[in-house]
Amino acid sequence: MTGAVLERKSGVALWRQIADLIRSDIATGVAGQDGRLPPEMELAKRYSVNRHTVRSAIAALEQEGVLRSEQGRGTFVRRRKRLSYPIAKRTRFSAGLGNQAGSTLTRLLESMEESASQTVADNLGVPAGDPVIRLDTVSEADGLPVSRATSWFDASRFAGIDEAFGEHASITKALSACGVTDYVRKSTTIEARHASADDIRLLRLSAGAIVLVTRAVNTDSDGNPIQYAESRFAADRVELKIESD
Amino acid sequence: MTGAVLERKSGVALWRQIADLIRSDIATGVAGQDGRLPPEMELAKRYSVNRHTVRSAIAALEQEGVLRSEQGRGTFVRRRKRLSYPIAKRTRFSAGLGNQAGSTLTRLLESMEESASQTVADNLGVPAGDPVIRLDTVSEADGLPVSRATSWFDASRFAGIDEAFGEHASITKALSACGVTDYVRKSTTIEARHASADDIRLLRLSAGAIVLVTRAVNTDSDGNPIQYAESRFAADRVELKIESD
DNA sequence: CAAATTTGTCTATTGTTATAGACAACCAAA
DNA sequence: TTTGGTTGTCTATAACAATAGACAAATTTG
Repeated sequence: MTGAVLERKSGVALWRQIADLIRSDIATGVAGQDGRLPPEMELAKRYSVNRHTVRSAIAALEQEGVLRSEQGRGTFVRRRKRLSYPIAKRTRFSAGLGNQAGSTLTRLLESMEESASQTVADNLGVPAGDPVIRLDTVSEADGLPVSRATSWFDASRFAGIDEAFGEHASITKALSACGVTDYVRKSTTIEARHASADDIRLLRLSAGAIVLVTRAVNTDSDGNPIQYAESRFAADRVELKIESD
Repeated sequence: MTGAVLERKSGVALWRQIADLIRSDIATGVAGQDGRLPPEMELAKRYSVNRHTVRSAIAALEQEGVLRSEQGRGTFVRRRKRLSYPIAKRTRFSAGLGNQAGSTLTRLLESMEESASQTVADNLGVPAGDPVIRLDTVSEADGLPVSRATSWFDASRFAGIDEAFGEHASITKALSACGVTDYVRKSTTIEARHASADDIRLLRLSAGAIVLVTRAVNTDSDGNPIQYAESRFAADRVELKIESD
């Protein structure tokens, strides 16, 4: 809102920096409260750039589906607030976002059996090289991708979980079909990085976007690890909320 | 590691994308395990770009202190792994990083009394406009900035906490001097965004870097809010780790 | 309807980014 | 000391990013 200072010759084009600022201001409610963006000339003045540079930023956000421009009328906001994804002992995708989004959906991209890498083995508590089942999924809220995840399960205990997921389209239900009626989250690490080419494709992001990466271990009620998952959230569309108990 | 696909005309210069990839690969241990980077020609081949483009990326990382090039010998890694910052009920900066870093330090940038914004008021449980004390701090580990934070306290209850912080250089000790012997974290939200100009300056980042933004409320043992804090972590240097209990 | 406001399109110029090739400077090892 | 591998510097050219100005096209307001 203030005379935000943009970085020149930083390797990040001004139009992209401005697009990121506007997207963020919309997500936090700083801008677009009335449903419309200020005129291009005003934005150009605010950021001390040429009107054409602002137009490039708006064009990018229009491509993303955040804005919509109409000749003679103005530029309008199409999507507003960020979703808040809760991380707690009992974290489940649809339940957590249920009250914020109209519809939620988790799609299976791929499932396969592979041998456990060192990281996966450590987190699942099995020897490295043991067979594990990997599920690649994408979760959407209101038709827009919110996160993608890769989950690993011990193949000896969870044989057939891929098919169970195919039937129920839900990790919770698939686990239930495998005899796990309850599970809790043991630990989560969070980092942030620029989206990879895969992230951009699968989450329908723009280049230069940011993803929040979480790595989590879920355990059954006896404390045995049952699932290790690496998730990537579109940082524009979601924030993570940790509730202590 | 693989033939990572770079995005052209994305508003993010190729040299910056490559710098981000290399930095990330070093942080995760994918690259530079032997302490040195592959030759420039090899990297140029891997990313399918000109050698000069790779050189720009390396120059940026050299400026950041991540790499060091020596003519005739090669390019070497100066900093390796990311710190892991724990978020739990009892989160304290120096205690959490103590075992990972040699020295930790929190410096006071500014302190002032102001009237509570709506957000601050909501989180501290005081009426909007009430006087609050704001502390702006930067925390360092081994001489490198890790995070910056803005904290707010109810001025009526914590008068003089700015001076107490000046004496002890620790939030925990300053609170203790104000009669709060224990406090717990009630909630934390996490988001990720590109670093602002201020972030870049105070955390000594490069343009286009990512920050993890956390907003947390700490309460005393009776459950009364005592501190609301907005922190920004350099995503290259730290990950957040949430332990369920 | 006329005027004011706003987005859309076009031309032109300058600075930054990326590519290409050549060679110098330096280091380590044969 | 010679050779091969590596980083450092220079020149030149093409593609992209940013600035500047002008005017068209569409909408709203008076």
